Amino acid sequence: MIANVIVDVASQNTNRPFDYEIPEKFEGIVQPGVRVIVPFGPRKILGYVISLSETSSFSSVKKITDVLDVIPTLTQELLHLGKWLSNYTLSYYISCLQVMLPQVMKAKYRKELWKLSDEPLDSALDAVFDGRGVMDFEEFEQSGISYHILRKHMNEGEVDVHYEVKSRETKKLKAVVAPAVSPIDMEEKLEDLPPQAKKQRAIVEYFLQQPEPLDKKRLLDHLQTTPAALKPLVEQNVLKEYKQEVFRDPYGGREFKRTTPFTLTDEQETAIRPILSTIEKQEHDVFLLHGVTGSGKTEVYMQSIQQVLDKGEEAIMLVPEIALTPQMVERFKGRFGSKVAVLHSALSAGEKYDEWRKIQRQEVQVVVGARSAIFAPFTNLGLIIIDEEHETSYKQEDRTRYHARDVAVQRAKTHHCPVVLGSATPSLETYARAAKGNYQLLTLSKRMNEAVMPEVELVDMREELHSGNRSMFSIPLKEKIEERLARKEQVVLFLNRRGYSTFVMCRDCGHVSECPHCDIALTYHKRQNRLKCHYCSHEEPMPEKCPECESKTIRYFGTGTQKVEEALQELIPEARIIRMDVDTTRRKGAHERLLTQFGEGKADILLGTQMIAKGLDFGNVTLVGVLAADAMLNLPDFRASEKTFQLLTQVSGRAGRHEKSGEVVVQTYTPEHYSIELASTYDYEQFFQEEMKLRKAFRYPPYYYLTLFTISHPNQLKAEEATRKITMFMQQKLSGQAHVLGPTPSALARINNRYRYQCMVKYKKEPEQRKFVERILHYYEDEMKQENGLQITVDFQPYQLM
DNA sequence: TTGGTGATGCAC
DNA sequence: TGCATCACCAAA
Repeated sequence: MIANVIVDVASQNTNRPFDYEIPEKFEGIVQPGVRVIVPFGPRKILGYVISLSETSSFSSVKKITDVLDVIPTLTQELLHLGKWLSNYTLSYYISCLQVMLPQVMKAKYRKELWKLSDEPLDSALDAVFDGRGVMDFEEFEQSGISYHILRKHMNEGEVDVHYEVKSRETKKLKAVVAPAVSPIDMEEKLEDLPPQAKKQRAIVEYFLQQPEPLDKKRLLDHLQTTPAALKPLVEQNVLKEYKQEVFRDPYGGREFKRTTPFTLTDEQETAIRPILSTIEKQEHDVFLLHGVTGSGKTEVYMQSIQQVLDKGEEAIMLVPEIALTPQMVERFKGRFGSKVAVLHSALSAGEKYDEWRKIQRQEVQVVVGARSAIFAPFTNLGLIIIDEEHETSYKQEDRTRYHARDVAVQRAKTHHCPVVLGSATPSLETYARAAKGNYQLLTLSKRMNEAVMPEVELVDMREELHSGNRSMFSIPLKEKIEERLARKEQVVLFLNRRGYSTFVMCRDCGHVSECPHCDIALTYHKRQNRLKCHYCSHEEPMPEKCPECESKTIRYFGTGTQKVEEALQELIPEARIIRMDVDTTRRKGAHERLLTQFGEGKADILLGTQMIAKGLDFGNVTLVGVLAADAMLNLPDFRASEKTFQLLTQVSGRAGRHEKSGEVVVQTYTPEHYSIELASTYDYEQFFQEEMKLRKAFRYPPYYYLTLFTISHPNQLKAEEATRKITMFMQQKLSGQAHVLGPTPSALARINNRYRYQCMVKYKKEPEQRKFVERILHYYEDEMKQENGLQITVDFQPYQLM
């Protein structure tokens, strides 16, 4: 039998299966999806068996060296999905297979030098061996001994270079103690024990009562003793001690309050019915659950999942990374108990691996996780849910540039099951599809418990400035914060850190310099003191005064959380503030700890970035402040308005979720901007209409699809030249309907001393496009291999345009 | 991607 | 001529 193997070498020439003979001892074990170690050239590497065949067209096949799995790591479905993913993202098959698995399952390679004879070698070499038989090859390289000497010894058969493939997987073990002899022998032993050996007696007595193996630590704790008492018993073979694998449980030792399904409101009932019937009929369909914040989307998800579980099938629920708050986990663990696995980036590599294996062993039926959880190795998927569907974290922005939504639909098609996309502020793409009838639209327009959306007050910061307030806190916001402090209520203050010092605005009239061709804020380039558009090649000098009102207060913008915290403390000295940003939450568990503190009322104000915009549910929060609503609005991104609207809506949803009603203060320099104005009245529909007009006029999604080439090279001219060629090639090959823009310097014009240029394709339908892109990549293959050569990345449907 | 191979160039 | 470095190519 022959195994067709995808090897762990990401390159153009190896992006196809290699044939290996299956040695007799591995017959029946080697099957599609199993990881194997195979000889490849002079070394040994990891590979994935994708299929078996009777014969090979290749004349001299080598044998599989070793097999790493008993159960296949990848299911047949995931192998196919990987193939699809590699076509869809134009990346190597091996990269796609790796992206579906936990990090620890990637191989670790070691190159070693082995000494084979006892004879003395070259004295310098012997000195490095220092009496050992094996050393890391790196040690040899660092010793500076010439390869000549090595070669000579190798020819003599005295040393050899050895390649090791190691799995990074580590299994956590715990010590277990169990009786090694029969109860009768134990009783005998008990009598033999000297009377002063009280602790030993206690241990033996314990096992006489209950002979089951027991965790060593628990045994010692239970009997209030130490390993010293256990040791003689093990040595005399009365008891035995051995290691047993335990699954790391990130939520171990925690009690989750069981919850039962709520009675659905009429609206929820109407929304869930089509989902349930699709699950029942085993059909594929995509639903958009459009529900205002606090409308009980989660309950609809959970009851849909329940239906899937009742049928004996499994469900995946994706949530954005930052929304995977303990509160969310609690709700799922509370409802589904041990049927749930949780996968997100805050888990350690080992924890992720163990959660993943729970899925693989079919020990759980529900996965709640971030983007990559979409690859959960379930075999009977009955439902996929993507919560906060509009979140950009569902798009992977490196190597295998996939969108979890697309993968979800792909998997759901194979499993004949529905996909539910949920959001209070759906992405325009999704809402447009729902409006066209491609997706089924389900709406929840009312908050639960008859709560109303909090009142939003827009504060015009230009007026604040005119009245002499130069601080970042408006008078109304300051007053309202003080009011809450007096009432012992809590405040959430939100600051966008994105958009730091990049856009230019007039502090007097709010005028923002925009590109005349793109309706996008210009980016300020400090070095040349010029404004540039990041989509087309437009640029202009940084204005001395506002072109609109001639004021001289025009300048670039940006503020960090730390500065805000200091200013706030100065403004309201008695306030107890918790700051949450990348700096304060870097440490493991810090995120959760800070939130718990806030929840327990140990602080009055929670100040933070994006990460506090989602999922928080604290009843005592009655005021939410947005410090700079414009910050995001002026990013060089055609989705800037959409993101602003989404963010303001999400943040507003944090206030007044329970009995106490909430209030929101939004500070802005452009209160008249449609995305800010419409967010303040929670008018999604109107916002959608407005934004769609612009998208249409400027040929952006959902009217057009985008393909973004980013080309970089240490030499600016080279980068630009290659981009120009690519642009021209695409222009030539694509139909007249496509718009090919470029070459344009990237918004991040230089990273790591590489100059970056872009080419953007806007198109409606170009079925041949991938072929042309492949030709480009093939054409530049050689130049891309060089270390300091060209680098070309292609992103189909990019989210990150920088 | 890695490592062996043959070509090339430099110092003696 | 000997040795180091480099570009190239194959990997089952």
